[in-house]
Amino acid sequence: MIGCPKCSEVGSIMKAGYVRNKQRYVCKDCNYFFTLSDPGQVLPRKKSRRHQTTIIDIAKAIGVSNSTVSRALHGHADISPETRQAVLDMAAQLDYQPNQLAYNLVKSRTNTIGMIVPEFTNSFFPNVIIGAHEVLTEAGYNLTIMQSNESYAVEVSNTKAMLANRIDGLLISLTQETNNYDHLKVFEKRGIPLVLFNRVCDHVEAPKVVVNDFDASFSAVEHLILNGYERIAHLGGPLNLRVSRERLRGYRAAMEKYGKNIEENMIIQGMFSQQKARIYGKYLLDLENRPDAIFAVNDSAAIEIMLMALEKGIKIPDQLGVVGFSDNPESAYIGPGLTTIRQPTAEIGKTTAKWILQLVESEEEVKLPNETVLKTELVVRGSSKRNPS
Amino acid sequence: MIGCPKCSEVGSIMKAGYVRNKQRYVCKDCNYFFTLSDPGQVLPRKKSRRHQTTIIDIAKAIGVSNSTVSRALHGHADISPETRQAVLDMAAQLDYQPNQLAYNLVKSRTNTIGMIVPEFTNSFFPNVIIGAHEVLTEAGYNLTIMQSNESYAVEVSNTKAMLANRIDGLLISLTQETNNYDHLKVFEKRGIPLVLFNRVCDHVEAPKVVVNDFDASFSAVEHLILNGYERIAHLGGPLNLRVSRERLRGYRAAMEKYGKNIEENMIIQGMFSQQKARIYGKYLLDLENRPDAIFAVNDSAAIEIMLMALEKGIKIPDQLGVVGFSDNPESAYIGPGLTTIRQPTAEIGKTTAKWILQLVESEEEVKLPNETVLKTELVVRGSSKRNPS
DNA sequence: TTGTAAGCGTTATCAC
DNA sequence: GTGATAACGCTTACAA
Repeated sequence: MIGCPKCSEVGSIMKAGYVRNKQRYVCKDCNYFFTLSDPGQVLPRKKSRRHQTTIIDIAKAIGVSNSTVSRALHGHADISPETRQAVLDMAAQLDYQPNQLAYNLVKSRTNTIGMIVPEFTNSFFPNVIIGAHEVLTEAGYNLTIMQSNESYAVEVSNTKAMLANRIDGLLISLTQETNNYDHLKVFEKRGIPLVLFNRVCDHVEAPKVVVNDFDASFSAVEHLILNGYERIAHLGGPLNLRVSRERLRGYRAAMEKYGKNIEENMIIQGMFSQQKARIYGKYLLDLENRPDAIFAVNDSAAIEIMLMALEKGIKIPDQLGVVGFSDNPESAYIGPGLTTIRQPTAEIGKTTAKWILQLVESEEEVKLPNETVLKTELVVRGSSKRNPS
Repeated sequence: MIGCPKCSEVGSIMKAGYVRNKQRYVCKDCNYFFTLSDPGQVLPRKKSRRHQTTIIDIAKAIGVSNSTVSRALHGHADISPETRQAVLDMAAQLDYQPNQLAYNLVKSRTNTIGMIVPEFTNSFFPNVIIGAHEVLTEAGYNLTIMQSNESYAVEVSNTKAMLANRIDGLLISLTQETNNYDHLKVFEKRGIPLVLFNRVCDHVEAPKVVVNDFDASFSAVEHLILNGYERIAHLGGPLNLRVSRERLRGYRAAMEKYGKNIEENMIIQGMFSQQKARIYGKYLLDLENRPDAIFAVNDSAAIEIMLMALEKGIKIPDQLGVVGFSDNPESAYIGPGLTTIRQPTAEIGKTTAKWILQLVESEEEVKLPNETVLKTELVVRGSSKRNPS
């Protein structure tokens, strides 16, 4: 055991090359370089306070090798009960905490699933996270969450960080800006499983978890029609997202089925944001011949419209029917209640998590990409109920 | 260059001990062990598809050492522009992605801040996360979030996982069950900075970020009194949490200041949960001589009470005043609107993040534990407004 | 300016 | 049942 000639520290002495064929050492504690011209010249003093106890410390303390310690710690077979107990005791005594970093490095896996969501402000993604978290935790995985903030650039940098941190799998819902998918292809190339949910795209070979946007949208518009609304506007999302396209498609299908005239100037597709919702809403409500109902792509937009209608003295549901999408917490309580589509958020999270686990844990055999479509539910409230039915 | 005698693979050959004083190898691709009795016997075939490119691959490819590559990649000084460019080009060509795990291991830091929250269902914690996330991302840190689910056991296991993963600092809001703080003391002992927020405790030496619960509570109750309510009940949280104690204290202080009689049977302290809120709410509303106002510890509880009052035909605010705490999204819209205390959620997140950054980045010098008290705001809505004022 | 080699804390293989 | 030792991928002090 070597001690530092300057500070007498032991335990922070490291080899540092050779000087005239002699081993040279450095004390990491006081940064002093020396050779051992006179071995055993100094006495050990105390442990560095910065040092975290490692399996080697345990090994030294009870006089076994680090491999023995490792085995004991992991409950491997072929180890004598006494040795194991000694190791365990010493580990507790030295307050040993395994270093997951080293473990991950040698195992080339991290037991961590990454998740990238575009935003956090609505209740949708937090609820998805709750579901995913539950399943992953149960299976012994960690969940690392990043937020792309609806920015493509941030999303790309998030995926880079995930890659660098060697997550075992990625769950992602794309931003409304995302049109290029190279950053996702990297995952395919590296064999890192990927599951898309909610905001999916068609250009990536990976399981996708979505809801039946088309049907949901269809039933929402049908519901409006059955309540006597004729001139229904659609306030949609950006068309590069499949959710937006599907919801638009459902709208058109319902209108066509019931022989309603679709006025193209009453269909607006745009980015998700409160500001945009207000601008588009104002446009629709200020139209000379304004619609008698609006189906919005999400509740936030629908709520903006309801508030605006209130300001303008337009009566809901008599003069204007409104339907949203997602069932935010406030939707049940606003005005006469907002009719909306409830998404099974927790189940979306659980399903994506189950998918990723299956992919991560399947040995080499990558399953064929698949798509899970979960069911939504039309929640009828006052904002659209003109028929006493 | 050695190839596997069985599958001809090169690049996945690793040394594997000795056999009769001869170096033994293993092919990681086909798991075949062999020695080199006849060197150069097999020809290289192709790279393993599993292999991730490392700095060594780059080094080999352009004929320099790995240290040179490392330096080039990190833009160190003292490297010739040509070499650097060659390294950068080759890195791009080989699609090199740095291994953060290895980096972290050698640097003993992860650039990751951990955050443990008790729940996710209310908007409070998601909003705090948004704030913290923003500041940390800005500063180049990752944020790993875990959810303790209001369970002490889960919280302890979460802190263990955080420790194992060697986060650089921890942000934590305690569960309502937490009464023992040994799992936090470990962080102190290891010199890992810690910041408590919202659900803090007094037994840990660490910066705390809270709101002025006492004042907020005082002003809420005062507001009720000024609106002519006399017999005000308090539906509080578990008393081991300081938030609960402070809100109770504020309630008492306001009642005393205005000479109101405090009826102890109208003060209930209990766990946060929808079920409990219903049970306690029912108890209060069914009292023979029921209170004419209720100040609840959070909006979820207040909303349960409002719904129950509606069922029972108790008029709000005429027969019952209600005030909550936190300003959930739905609170603005429920019934006549719920009067509540708005907390600066994003700022709470930002402040905790700034604290932890300061602690993490301060060299050795640990600042004295401090407490930041952020201001709340009384949001008056219909549920408590009996005075026309 | 570049190369050499030790070290970060583990796991796992093989020898004994 | 236990001990050596290579390996995981990287940084860095020192030598060249």
